[in-house]
Amino acid sequence: MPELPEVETVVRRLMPIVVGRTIRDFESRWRRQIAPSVPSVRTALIGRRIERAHRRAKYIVLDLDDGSWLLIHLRMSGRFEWTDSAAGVARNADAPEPAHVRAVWRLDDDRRLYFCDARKFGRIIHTRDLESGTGRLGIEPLSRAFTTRALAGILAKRRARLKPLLLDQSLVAGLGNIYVDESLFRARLHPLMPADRLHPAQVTALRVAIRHVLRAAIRRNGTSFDWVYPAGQMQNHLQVYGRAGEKCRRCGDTIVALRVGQRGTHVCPTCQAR
DNA sequence: TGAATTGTTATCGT
DNA sequence: AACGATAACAATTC
Repeated sequence: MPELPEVETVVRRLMPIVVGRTIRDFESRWRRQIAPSVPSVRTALIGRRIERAHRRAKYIVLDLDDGSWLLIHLRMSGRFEWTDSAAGVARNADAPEPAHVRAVWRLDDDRRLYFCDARKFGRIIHTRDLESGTGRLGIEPLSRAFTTRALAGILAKRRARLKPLLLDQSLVAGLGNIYVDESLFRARLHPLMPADRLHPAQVTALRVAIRHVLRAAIRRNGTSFDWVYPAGQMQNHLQVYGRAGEKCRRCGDTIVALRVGQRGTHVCPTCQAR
């Protein structure tokens, strides 16, 4: 389930494939995933050169040469596949398409880029205003702006519990269920703790934990649980997520699963006292 | 068969 | 009015 580290990994892999390429054609096979509409996006994309590929929160952002943007959100099960370029196309011409293809770009090197998405929750958005395309997004947790003071400002005077607050993309952008649980464990904070009850030292600990966890996950190319997102290694280094019933690696107590705001949540009851 | 999974949006209450 | 909690929603896999 792609969160910030997985999206970052996807962008890095996508970069050499798309940057500098001109889009020759675009086809949608599930119109509800395309905004504002399939015809307008097709018209907007054809002939455009992709100048840069980067990430904002969990969005993949492609800068186009007319100053507009193509945003892709993978949601639960979105992923990219592509054919070999030029010479390779002939070799692969008869190869079957990947499963669940929802959109196809044809690039000027004859490569085909497939957006695959079993659950059809992903989004492909063309916009001339980045802010309105992404919706309101908060601070990037790996940016220099994400200081202890900035995090303290977000947490202050909020009685919301830490877990739903950290999942709110308009506050801190890019965290999802796995890395919120991992960050809270590392900071030794309970997910149900009200945000405004943190001591300054705990705010610092949370900031450091979030950055450490995200960097470690990017270094390992993200977390792979199933067919949705292959090739990451972080699943072998998670401390609490998905480890209910197993022993805490720090204290030996048993990891517990609970439900916070309709989300599966994992804690060590000893390391993360309420 | 039902539970689980995502982020966004709507709604209700304080 | 802003905030917080909750539910609904999109669709599929196991």
